[in-house]
Amino acid sequence: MARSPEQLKAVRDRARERLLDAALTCFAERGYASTTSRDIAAAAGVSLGLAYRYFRSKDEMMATLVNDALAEVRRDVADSAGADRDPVEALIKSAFATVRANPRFWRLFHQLRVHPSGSPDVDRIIRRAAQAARKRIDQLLLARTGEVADGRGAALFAAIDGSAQHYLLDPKNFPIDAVAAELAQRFRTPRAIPTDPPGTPRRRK
Amino acid sequence: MARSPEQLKAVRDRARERLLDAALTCFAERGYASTTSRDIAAAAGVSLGLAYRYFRSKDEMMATLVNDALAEVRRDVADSAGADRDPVEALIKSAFATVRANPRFWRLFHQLRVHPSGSPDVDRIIRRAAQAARKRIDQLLLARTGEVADGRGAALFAAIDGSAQHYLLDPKNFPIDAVAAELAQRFRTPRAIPTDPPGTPRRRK
DNA sequence: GTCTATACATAGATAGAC
DNA sequence: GTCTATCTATGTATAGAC
Repeated sequence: MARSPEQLKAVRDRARERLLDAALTCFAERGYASTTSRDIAAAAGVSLGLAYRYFRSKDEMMATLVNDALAEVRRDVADSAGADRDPVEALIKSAFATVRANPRFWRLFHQLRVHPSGSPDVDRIIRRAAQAARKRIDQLLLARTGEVADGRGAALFAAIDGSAQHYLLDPKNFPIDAVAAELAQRFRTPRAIPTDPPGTPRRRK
Repeated sequence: MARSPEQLKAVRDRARERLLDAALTCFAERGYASTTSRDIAAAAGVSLGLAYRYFRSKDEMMATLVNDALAEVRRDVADSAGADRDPVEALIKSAFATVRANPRFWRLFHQLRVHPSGSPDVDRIIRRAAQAARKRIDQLLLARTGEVADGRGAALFAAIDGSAQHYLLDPKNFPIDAVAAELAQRFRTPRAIPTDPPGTPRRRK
């Protein structure tokens, strides 16, 4: 029975999607360099030759996959904007929600930050995304306080990023909700924290 | 002119040391899998054949190198123990000092946590070291407060680790001292932080 | 569209001369 | 101790049959 053009496209896309999905799994688990194109093809359940009909190189698989995943993340972030809770808390919650929703991608993202892939395309995208996140945090803090303490944005970003990474390393055992609460509380308001706990003897600067 | 046994040993060790040093640089920069044994030999200024006279495999280079570096870190940690400042602040300072003193190793360490090398020897060492760090933080908090809030140790560890990683990614631009101060202040004393800033309307749990 | 077979390069590791 | 030359396996990518 002859297939309509739409059906043909659907079949093709299914193989393509499976390849991208398999690539994401392999890259996230073993790393880009340690993943062979045969690994990916096998994980997707297709032949090596077919993989190279859809993508010209391993590198192109990665670039495609990163682009797609990042576009999805941006959609999610846009959707969750405008929450009327405490903005720092909202930021932390939404960051952790994204990580929870797509652990494989974030493992890969993290890997790419530490070891640039060599593809200028991919590497630029990653750098930009990290910069954008950092900038968003600074703006949020600035809007809240009117002034920016030097290390505050950097510390908050690092704390969120570090927590996300520890979660990804061992999702079962990392108390992500409790950590979110801790961070939200400790970073909530600038300058509202007593420098010393009650009872601590004062020391000169 | 004939060399004494001591002199011969010194020459041998020099080549060996250079190889380990070159391996650390390459692994930290490009990652274990992307580094070839030829890269390492070239960086050390010796032939490939000689590299394999000192180490049986690329894997053994890594294991040796990680063991040596970690032993040094442990010595440093032991030396800096017993500081009489605020213990959380002392912890943060000593962690950042270690990272500053040996950025290449910590890059490698971080890489190995995310992507185990496959060598059971190396991987066990890395896991243990991370667990030990986490445990040390929990004990420190416990001694200070008598009770452990669920996410506190995890959050502090993640914040320190995340900051170290951000510093390693871009040492010139990361304000590590300001971040240390921020973290020390925010994590200093449990339960001394007002839940809401002044003027924030109360909300129900 | 999908497969098998294969070309070609590079990597890890060894042999053997000096 | 140090090098060059080489073996062997594996990895990326392509050719061509079905």
